[in-house]
Amino acid sequence: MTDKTQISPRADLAKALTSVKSAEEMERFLVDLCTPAELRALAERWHVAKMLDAGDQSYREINALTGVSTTTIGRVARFLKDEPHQGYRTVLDRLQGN
Amino acid sequence: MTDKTQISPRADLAKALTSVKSAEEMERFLVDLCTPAELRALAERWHVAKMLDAGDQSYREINALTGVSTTTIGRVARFLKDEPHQGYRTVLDRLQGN
DNA sequence: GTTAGTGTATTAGCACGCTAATACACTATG
DNA sequence: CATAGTGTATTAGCGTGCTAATACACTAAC
Repeated sequence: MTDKTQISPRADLAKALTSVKSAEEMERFLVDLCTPAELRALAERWHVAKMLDAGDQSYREINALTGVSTTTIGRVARFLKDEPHQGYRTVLDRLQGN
Repeated sequence: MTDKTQISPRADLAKALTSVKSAEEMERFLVDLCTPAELRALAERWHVAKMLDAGDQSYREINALTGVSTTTIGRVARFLKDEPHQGYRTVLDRLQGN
């Protein structure tokens, strides 16, 4: 019996990311893992998720403030509200002290 | 004086990711934050970083085993070895108990 | 010497995710 | 009623990152 169980590449990445102990270290890991454009896109999506969650602004207002298109805003909204994983939701709740 | 200091979108994302407490939750967050293709690409890069770090295989062998092109392998190698942030390095060291 | 293997660079072409612009159906407002 | 605003959908076009294929310079092995 091997003691190394096979996990998916995705789960393995999640494990690595979870091992990171500080925001500074996380940023350094992200800078190595992602291209500049990718990292910018991911950061923007997170920013949009937070704005949507705050609920103060319409898609067009968020677009005007951030430059992110309503298409992208709509996609983030869908994952925030409708998709089953609720990954955004969990993190938002924790960061807001819910 | 406002008590909300402005941080970069990138650092803010890093903070959110660092708040995640389990690999399962991290995977759920990633599934929401990234498109399927993006998540696959990131996971592959991490996998390649680990293989490069193990040092047992050449770029062409890694390519043959993973399907990742030598161009991408080269880029991961550069960030692992030469780029200043050393984000990959830090996480690899921690996961290997170094 | 030749050959094989290596890391690295380049190219063409594809898939992908973005944006701006536009449009639609619906709701709210006056 | 008309208008404004909303979320949502669609399109065209662009930038981006990938792959496969090819090539180069170098090293190692024989």
